[in-house]
Amino acid sequence: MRLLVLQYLMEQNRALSLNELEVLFENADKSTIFRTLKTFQENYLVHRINDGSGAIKYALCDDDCICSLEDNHIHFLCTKCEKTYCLKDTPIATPNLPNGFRANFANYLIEGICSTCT
Amino acid sequence: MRLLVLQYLMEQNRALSLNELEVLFENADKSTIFRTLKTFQENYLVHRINDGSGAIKYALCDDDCICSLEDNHIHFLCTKCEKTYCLKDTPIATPNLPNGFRANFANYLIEGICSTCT
DNA sequence: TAAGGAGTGCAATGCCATTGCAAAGTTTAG
DNA sequence: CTAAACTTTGCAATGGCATTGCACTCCTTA
Repeated sequence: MRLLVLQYLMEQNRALSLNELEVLFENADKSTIFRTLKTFQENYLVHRINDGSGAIKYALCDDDCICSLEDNHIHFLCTKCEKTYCLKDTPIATPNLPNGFRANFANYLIEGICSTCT
Repeated sequence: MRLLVLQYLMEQNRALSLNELEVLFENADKSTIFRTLKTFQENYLVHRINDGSGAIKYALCDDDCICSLEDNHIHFLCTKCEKTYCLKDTPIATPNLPNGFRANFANYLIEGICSTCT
């Protein structure tokens, strides 16, 4: 199962929800896939993205992703097809924070219409 | 109820969850507060913030907030006290998107430790 | 070949958002 | 003043998604 999920994630360039994977691997149970993704997270293979769609999305980490501020790319949620893209070529600078605020993690999410849904 | 909630929101400079308001106004029902906030949203008084904490947060809109890209300030979630701040003095530019991608809404969330929890 | 560990499925739980329905309160027209 | 119409509220139920306990199966290894 882990191999199948990992392979599928590698073939995609976007973030997938647990439910999408459930539908895809219909012979496997929800909880199996959940635990698969959990294992991946614990081993820094995937990171979670909360795109506000109600379902958490999972995407493969980059080689240099440490799942923190360093992994500072934008996620784009298409409100039409509900797909979430990792816009790794569109970096965004970490802004200066007010006094006393310390950042550990950042998540820049943009909602709109993706190129295939236009 | 609407007046009470609105007044309380105006006194805060941060985003509150439904649950926080429930606890605060314990004589009012969950659903009443929920519908109050829903009404506020429909009339562009508050906007919703998904800070990944599991609970949606609600914050008063600025006068010029049209609850879209224009309302492009950063939200800061303190992972210690779980409070969400609107960093209106820390604007962030909307980046250029790849070809064919059109943005309607943006949400920049930073997690870390706030100034009072440091 | 038996024992231990890993992976899986099922069912249950929990949390939060949301809604149907009826009761209570408020406004308005006569 | 009063009844009808509308609004607001509370309670209980529903639904979606994440998560977990438990038992069963499968695989590895001594």
